[in-house]
Amino acid sequence: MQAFSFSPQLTLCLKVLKNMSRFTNGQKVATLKDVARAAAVSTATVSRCLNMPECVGEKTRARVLKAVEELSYSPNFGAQIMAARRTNTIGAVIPTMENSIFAQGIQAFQEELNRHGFTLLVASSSYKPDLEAAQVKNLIARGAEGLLLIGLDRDEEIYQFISNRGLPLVLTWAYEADTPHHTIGFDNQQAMEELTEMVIGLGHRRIGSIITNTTQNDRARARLNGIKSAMSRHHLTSDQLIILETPYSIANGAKYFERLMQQSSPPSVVMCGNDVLAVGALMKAKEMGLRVPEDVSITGFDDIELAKVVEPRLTTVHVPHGEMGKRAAAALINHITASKSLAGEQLETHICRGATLGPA
Amino acid sequence: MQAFSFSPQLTLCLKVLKNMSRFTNGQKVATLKDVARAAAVSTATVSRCLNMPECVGEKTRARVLKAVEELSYSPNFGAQIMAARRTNTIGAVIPTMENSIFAQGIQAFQEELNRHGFTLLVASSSYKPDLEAAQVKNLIARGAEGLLLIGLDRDEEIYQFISNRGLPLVLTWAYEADTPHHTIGFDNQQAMEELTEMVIGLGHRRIGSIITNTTQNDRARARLNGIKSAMSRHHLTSDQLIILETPYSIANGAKYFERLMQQSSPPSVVMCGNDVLAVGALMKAKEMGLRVPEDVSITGFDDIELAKVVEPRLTTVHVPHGEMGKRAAAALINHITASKSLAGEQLETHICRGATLGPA
DNA sequence: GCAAAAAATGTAAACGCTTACATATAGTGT
DNA sequence: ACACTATATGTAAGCGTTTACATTTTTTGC
Repeated sequence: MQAFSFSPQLTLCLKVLKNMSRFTNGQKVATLKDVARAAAVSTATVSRCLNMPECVGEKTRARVLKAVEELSYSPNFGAQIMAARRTNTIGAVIPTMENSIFAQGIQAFQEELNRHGFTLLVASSSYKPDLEAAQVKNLIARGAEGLLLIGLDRDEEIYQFISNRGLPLVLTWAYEADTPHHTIGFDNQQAMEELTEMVIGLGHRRIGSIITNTTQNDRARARLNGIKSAMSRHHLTSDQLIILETPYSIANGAKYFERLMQQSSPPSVVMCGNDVLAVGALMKAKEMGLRVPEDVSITGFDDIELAKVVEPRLTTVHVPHGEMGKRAAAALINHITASKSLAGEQLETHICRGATLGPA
Repeated sequence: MQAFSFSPQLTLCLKVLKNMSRFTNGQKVATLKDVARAAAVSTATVSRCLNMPECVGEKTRARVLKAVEELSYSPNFGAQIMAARRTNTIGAVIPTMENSIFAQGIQAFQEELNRHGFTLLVASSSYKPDLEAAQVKNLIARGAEGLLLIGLDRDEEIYQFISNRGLPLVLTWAYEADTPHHTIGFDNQQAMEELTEMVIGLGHRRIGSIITNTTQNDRARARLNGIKSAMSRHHLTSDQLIILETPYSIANGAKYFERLMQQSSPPSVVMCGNDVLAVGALMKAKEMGLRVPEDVSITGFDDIELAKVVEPRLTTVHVPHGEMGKRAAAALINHITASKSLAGEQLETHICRGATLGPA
């Protein structure tokens, strides 16, 4: 990347100097040994005092704790990992923190984890597979003893990596019965199928769909399949379904909704792969002067906060975010602390009928 | 907590057994040494191969990389921290992940950090001071080389702890000139003052305010002070301002809005401490059959996604989330890699006029 | 082809903690 | 007061990396 380059050896040297300077700020951080010296005990006692206080004498404990306080001591996590080989840490990689699709579930996951003394490390992949892989390795390197990932679609290589390391893995936001992995979630396809049944039942025949790219996203694919299978059950042909793929965002929802409605014969209902897109669509509908649901119906998926505050309230599929996070946490904890083997768990969704869906 | 307890020694023993079993799953993880053996080189070469590839021969490198791949090797972060004493990790503690107030800023922070090869570790404190302190220590123990915290209000003890460890600290979501800390953000008070000026200019004289508890939240306090100072400038007395304090949530916004409107002489405008509360208030207003802004005006703060999708669009204070995150990241990186000293930076806000604010 | 310089690799000493084991000290029943 | 047990503390050996320094191999200029 650089226009000219030094010899490797010189580069090395420069690197060293740089690091030196970074640590030549004179700061020296207190270690166990320092605390031990200050409290006039051995390092073992200090360690015990911190990790199993009931095993150390009362007076000694007081002395040690005082030294800890005074020296602003905080254990070096790296050293702890190495010596104790346990971290009480769980890692999770979610596609995005930006919109709140995953926030609620992750919050519940974290709370349950904390209740059992585990810490959650969260990383986000921006929906990029290679970034996800990197983040997984990062979390593992940081001592994660278990992992939570979203959905099923990813390189076999990552699965292999995780299994090679012997780490428990839970997949969520999806449920699939016949997979070697442990999925704790709901059936995306079936949920969308039910919603589509309702839509068709209301007389809609021409359906537009705005959804995330389905090639690398099993949830989106399942949801789309749900639409398709309900349609074919009602003998609706594929030319009655117009599919537009785009990344999740309100802006994209708006953009593609407009595109959908500018068609020569626009759909009577727009089924979005998720609430964020649906809200975008709804905003644009208002902007275009279309009445919802009189002129066009709109549906979402996920039932996030956003869906509840728009007017009219969105018709969407309610997902048990909190329960899902909690169950995932419990499964991981049980595996780690009680060697219980992991198992998939299917949770139920239900349609949340808002006023954005009306008869055709 | 347990009904009966074992002797310390026995407890110890049980603990050990438990840990054993946890690691007696037979899994052995490949180490540097294993890779070195497999590639028939020394551990030093493997390490160099991974960290400074240009310093090692091409053929050797290929051989090592192959072994790394085959063994699913991933460096042990703990050992790395210890040996290299650098982690390229920055820690951030935010009050909550639940609603999206901080999401956008943190996302930008993370992206800027990643562009420079740093990793972000995020933890959330649920607005609880002691949890924040614990999370700070946790992040430091995990090797954070710099920290981002929200706002200024916290125990001196934490500041002392961080400074004792010699870590750079940036405070954000607020800007204050005369503080020993480095704040990169905006002037909450001034922003709210401007908004209040506008409100008063529209003829409002009776103001209701729903805001987070101000005793432990400097941003909320500053915002409230903004309202007060604008009011006193216009000779409005304190009995014209009704303040209700509550944690942030849509539900609470709704609840306290109702309470406010049930007063004998309800305010003509409700100024909320943040968009989440404001959206809750707006929903409740509709539910109560009140027209906004004809019957009552509502304002928010932050200009998050939620504010943009409700109808009518919220009048709020736009905050430069992305810019703030980016600047904070840049400041920290400059300090760490180039020893540039930290400095506060003030960013500008502006009022985003939506249709929820009208004349009294 | 040769000495000298450059590049590639190896050796081994930290890094800060936990914990098995050894030892010292206090508590018990006789 | 005694042997014995239970409790409290100390000693020292790792844990898996990085990196200064030493050594070997390759390249270079003549």
